[in-house]
Amino acid sequence: MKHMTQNISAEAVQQAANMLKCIGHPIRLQIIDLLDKNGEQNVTTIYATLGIEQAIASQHLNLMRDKGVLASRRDGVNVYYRIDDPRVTRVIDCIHDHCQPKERVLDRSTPTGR
Amino acid sequence: MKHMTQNISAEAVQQAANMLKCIGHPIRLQIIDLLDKNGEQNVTTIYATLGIEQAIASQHLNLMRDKGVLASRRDGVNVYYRIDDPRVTRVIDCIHDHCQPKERVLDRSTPTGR
DNA sequence: TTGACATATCGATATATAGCTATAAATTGA
DNA sequence: TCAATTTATAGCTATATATCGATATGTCAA
Repeated sequence: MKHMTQNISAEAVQQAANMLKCIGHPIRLQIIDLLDKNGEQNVTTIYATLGIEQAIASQHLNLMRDKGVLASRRDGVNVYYRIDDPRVTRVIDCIHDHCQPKERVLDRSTPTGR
Repeated sequence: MKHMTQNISAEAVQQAANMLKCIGHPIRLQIIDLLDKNGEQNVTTIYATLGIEQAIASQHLNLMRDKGVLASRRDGVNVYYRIDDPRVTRVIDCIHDHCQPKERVLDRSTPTGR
């Protein structure tokens, strides 16, 4: 049923968990989605597109850069961010391909007729 | 370069972020990895395999069940947990397939010869 | 019903994270 | 140099999260 069952190393687990945790935030996920779709963007475009405060955007962007998820490039007064971790691109594409919102969400109180 | 650029809904973003955040923890990721490879397991097997405290395992298991990531089934004195969110399976498999640890890790101080 | 085992929960504490406001720093053009 | 624009950071508060030890709960068999 499973192809290969090579045990995941402690280091690999840590790295993967860190990456997942990093993208497991709605604002950061939206930023990544934006960059994945449209390529590198500067901070103003990002915070204006998402409708959030500049400082918030900057903080999340810096966080993701520190974690190695994003990279940045300055062009004059603008700083352009881009996805720098191919694993992130893979996971995002995976989510787009397979991860429609679940029909049955976190509330189990209402029986769905099963 | 991208196949389809359908905008991700606010709800979808929230759900995806919640799921990613939930699996973005080393212990929880290891539990999911174990269940993905070997199918449902009881709590004792899980905490013994990972070498963690019983209470810690139980807490993470309950957390993931509350978030809809895992489901559980009691058989006598044992409680068996299994992955209940197909999106999680997809992401984990994606990580296995594509996400070897990065060669160049979070330290940028040492140039890698590029 | 009691004991043994498996699992869940509680209470306390420590640490991490998110968001806000204000302000600093960098860059460019006038 | 000054003003305007863009981006980053500091200080703060509130909240969430992780872990630990102890204990409670559930289940079964004797």
